[in-house]
Amino acid sequence: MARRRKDLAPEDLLETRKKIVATAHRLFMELGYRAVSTRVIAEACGLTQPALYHHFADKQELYLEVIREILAKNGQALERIRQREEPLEQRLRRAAAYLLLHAPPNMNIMFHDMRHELDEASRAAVHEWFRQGFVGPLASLFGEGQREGRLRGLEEGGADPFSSAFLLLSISRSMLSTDLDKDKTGEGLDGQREQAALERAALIVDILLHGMVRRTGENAG
Amino acid sequence: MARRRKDLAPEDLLETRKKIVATAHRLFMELGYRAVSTRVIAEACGLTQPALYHHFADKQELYLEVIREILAKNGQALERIRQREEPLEQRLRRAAAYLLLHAPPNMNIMFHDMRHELDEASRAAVHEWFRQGFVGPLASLFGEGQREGRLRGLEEGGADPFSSAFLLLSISRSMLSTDLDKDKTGEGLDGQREQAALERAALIVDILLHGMVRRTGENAG
DNA sequence: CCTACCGATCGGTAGG
DNA sequence: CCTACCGATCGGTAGG
Repeated sequence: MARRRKDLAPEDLLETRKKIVATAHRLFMELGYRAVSTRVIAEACGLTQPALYHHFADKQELYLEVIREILAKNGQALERIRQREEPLEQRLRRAAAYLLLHAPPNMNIMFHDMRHELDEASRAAVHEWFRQGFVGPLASLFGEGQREGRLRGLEEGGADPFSSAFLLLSISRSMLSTDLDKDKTGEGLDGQREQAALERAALIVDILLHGMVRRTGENAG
Repeated sequence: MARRRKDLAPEDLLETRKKIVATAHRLFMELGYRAVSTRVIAEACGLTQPALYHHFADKQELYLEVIREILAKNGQALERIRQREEPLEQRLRRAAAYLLLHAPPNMNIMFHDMRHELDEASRAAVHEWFRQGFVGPLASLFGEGQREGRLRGLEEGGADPFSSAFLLLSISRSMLSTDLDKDKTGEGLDGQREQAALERAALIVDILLHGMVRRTGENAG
């Protein structure tokens, strides 16, 4: 016979928690911390607002869980790309394509919320997740390129690996446009989105590595 | 004898309005639209909250005035840089330095607020101010470079002038760091800030034009 | 997991 | 330009 609501199994509790996190993820990333009320989150999950406080101590803790999940997932994917046995430029293209498709489209909102809505301890934690988990793999790629002499080092007018990683991140975000938008979630369009992202990524990496200046003579390509 | 409060001169009205706009400018750009209450703005001006509604119909209209002023001022400065009789690269460096020092440090917050807090008509207006007034002069610089054959055109793997302008904008914002922060407003430090911005701008434009790849042979710098 | 409720704060209005 | 006030909404708690 069906379980009464009172004695929920632990799996159901976990299911509810996952649903809350997924819903909060979607809303926080689209609208920002302040613009998303706990009531809206709860109702989108089929719950009343006080029920959220059974799973999370407060709104900030739910937000932190969302951020942690995003940064961990992105960081792991970028680390897998870094470890591929492919030329540096190809891995950079894959990383850029991944960022176009899967990174939070409005990462600056995330930073803004971190700065103004989190207490000092949480802010420090997120900063560490971001720097190590997320930017780390990208910075390693650029560091590798510099050590192998492919990329300009600091003494040759280049940027340090972390700044380079930020640069790739910013450029990718600035090159996001509607044709890569997640909302166009038609089944067969996923392949098209990925194809478009790969082409965009190739352009981004080409400009980042070789610049906008027109090449004359042997360097043209 | 002193004027009674009841019959304020038009100049005083204008002064108060200017003060409101300047205060709102500072707060909106730092904290975003929603996070700044009309009460906080009013009290920072030495007024009560309902007094704001004598100068602006509602909060959104005040926000629009702030945005309009920022984009117009930035756009005019960039247009003056574009018209200078200097090599393209030098003008790009000046533009990047200007963006580092004077552009809204959190332009993505501005975009986010536009998207989610303004009605359709206002959003369209701001979009036009941004595209024509602000990005226009930058795009013209890149268009000039492409016409003169200095920069890669679309058919050579380059980006169109507007995308190029966005790129310069994003890179400049991603290269903002604390040593260029406006809050360090010590008198004699203004020169240092400008010097630091010019150096940063040179690095930005160098990477944007020539890329991160290490040059071997005659192209080395 | 719910109902019922708290104090605080929001943007905006009435009326002078 | 002020005092006084409105309805709506916020994050969070009490108690079951």
